[in-house]
Amino acid sequence: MTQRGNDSASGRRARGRTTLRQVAGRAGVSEITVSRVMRGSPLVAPALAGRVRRVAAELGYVPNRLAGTLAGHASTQIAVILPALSNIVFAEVLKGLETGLEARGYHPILGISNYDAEHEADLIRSLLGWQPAGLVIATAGLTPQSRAMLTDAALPIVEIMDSDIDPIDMSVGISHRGAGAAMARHLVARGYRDIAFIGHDLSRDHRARARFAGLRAGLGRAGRALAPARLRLCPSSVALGCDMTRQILARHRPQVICFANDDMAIGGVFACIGAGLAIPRDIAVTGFNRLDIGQAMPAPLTTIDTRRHEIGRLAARHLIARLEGDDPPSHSDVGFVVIPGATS
Amino acid sequence: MTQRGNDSASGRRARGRTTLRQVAGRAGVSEITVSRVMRGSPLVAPALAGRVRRVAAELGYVPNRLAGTLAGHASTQIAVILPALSNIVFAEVLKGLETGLEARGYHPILGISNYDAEHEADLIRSLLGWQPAGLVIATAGLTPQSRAMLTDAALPIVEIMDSDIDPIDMSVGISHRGAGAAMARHLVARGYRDIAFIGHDLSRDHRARARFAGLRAGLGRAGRALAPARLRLCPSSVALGCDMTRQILARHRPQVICFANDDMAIGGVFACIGAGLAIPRDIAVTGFNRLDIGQAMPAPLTTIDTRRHEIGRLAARHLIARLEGDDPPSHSDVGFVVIPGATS
DNA sequence: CTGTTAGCGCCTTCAC
DNA sequence: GTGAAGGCGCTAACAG
Repeated sequence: MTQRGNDSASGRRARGRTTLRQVAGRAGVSEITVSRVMRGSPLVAPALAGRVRRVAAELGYVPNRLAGTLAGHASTQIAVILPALSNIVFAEVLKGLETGLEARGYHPILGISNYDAEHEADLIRSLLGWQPAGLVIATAGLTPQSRAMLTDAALPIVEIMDSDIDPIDMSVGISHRGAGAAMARHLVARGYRDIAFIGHDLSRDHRARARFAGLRAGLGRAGRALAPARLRLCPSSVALGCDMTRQILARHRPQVICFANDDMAIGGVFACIGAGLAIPRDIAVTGFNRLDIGQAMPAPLTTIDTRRHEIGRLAARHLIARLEGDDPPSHSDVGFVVIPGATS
Repeated sequence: MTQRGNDSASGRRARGRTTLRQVAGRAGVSEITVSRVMRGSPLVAPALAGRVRRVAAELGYVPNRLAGTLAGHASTQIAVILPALSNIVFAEVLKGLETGLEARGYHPILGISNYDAEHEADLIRSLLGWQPAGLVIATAGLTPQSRAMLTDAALPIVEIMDSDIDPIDMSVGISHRGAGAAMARHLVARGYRDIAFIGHDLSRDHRARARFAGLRAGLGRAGRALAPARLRLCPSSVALGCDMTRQILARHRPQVICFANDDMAIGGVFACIGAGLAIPRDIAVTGFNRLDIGQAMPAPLTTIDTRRHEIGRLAARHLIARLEGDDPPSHSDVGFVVIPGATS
């Protein structure tokens, strides 16, 4: 007495949802025909297709993508792993990604690593379990284990944000070291000598660390020393930038303060204004990322545009290209842009 | 000559990935035993379980959640639909959500509606196809069709952000109308009379519209009229707030300018500073959301904290509670908080 | 053009 | 404790 079989129009539903079989039964055709109609196959007579579509709509049939993917081949889910979302930067990358994926019928499954490499490895494992068609990751520092899982998984992978890497498969980003160096050149060209650096916890954020290294090296090559960096072991924020700037200004006024990113720099600008300093007359300030707010300030922030929406867009595009059999470039540098602003 | 069957340790892999069968073959046990071990069933002898686990690890076996969900019952994917990500507000909600879900082994599948109700309906349809265990949505305005799909789907649903609704299943948010009214009371209490409003395209953002309505009604009840709103049909941004404020100031200086949100208000503050106005001495400014930047400004912004991380956290919690058979409240108002700031 | 058959990889139910 | 059979909902491959 198993209750399998053609319960057709009887109304029984697996897990409360209409199945292919029910639509087929009600329309008086076979399951495969319904399947073809739902996937827009041209192999079905238009009249029949119309009828099937009508029945499917009546029954509120929604194809089960789980079963479809298991039986067919390609999933349309894409695993996306980011280190954070508190910063608008990754939200914008994600926006670019989602737009690019959604437009082609793909859906992101999201994981946030919190800049924790171990957690990132767990995320990779669990998201791979969904058999995604591809994976996009802004790394928190791949563990050897993570790297092995990704290599073995044999699916298209785009490592985003940083182009100074040897990607497992593809990369889309900018050179963070190069961005630091570019900022150094900018400052050297303007003749600054007494240069300070304020940052957050760089031990977990390797891209910010690379920018810092690039900045220091760039200044060093030009014979300028960077004052010992002031770092605080917590996430970056406007308030932190403001607070640390006040501390520096309490004992000394450098010609320039470079901040790890725009959030911190905006806080720094507020602190300078609060201290009665005119920017850039009394002190110069630089950031990184080119947040809209920084550019809308009375004196637009000196910063570097990281073109993150473009990073998301391109990552989606290359991933899809690969999935469709094309051969996109394995390294894509979207190119950063130095924004002189009015604060240096 | 079909090549089905026990290819066991031979190394063939379905779709390039190790399967249960291979682990079973290599460990010399049946598939179901491996299945039990992987799911932590206590029905397997410890020694055997250990051996199976070792083999699974060696082979880099990652269970196929698609097959597992299809055969078993509950998916651990949660559909999440948001209207935007360009604004940090939704990124923070998403962060709260992801954290709450991930901690319990659930994963978000993301869709962005761009405040487009039709697109939202498409997203609902396609995400439901993945048979998610639940759905969290910050609505762009459910179409009747969307509403029908959600009702029929018979899965736990949390509508987030707004508590002034009659939820399909559960809601977590604040009263946007109430927030507007609260701001009105704040302004009335301070004796302001000449009050302007600057906003973005409210036709698509019904929550911003509700705040505006609440503000206007609140002022009306106190016998104060709101000057005709100035709206521009584009997304909100710092630059837009700045620009529109300049336009207003060019012809008239109201006592207060209320902005649709903090982004706009921050732009407004910049414009006021640029025009040489001291805040709040010459002009007052209010926003909405309590962005960190607004609070780090020399004069902290008058605004309303929408507790969005808490919204995400609670939404995840209630959804999971429902999935685990508990009975969470169907309405949760997390409560907004008026932040007086120093700009009014 | 339409249908039949045989699974996708796993889990439930029942035997052993 | 462990295993064998059958099926979740769908689709590829082949037959008609």
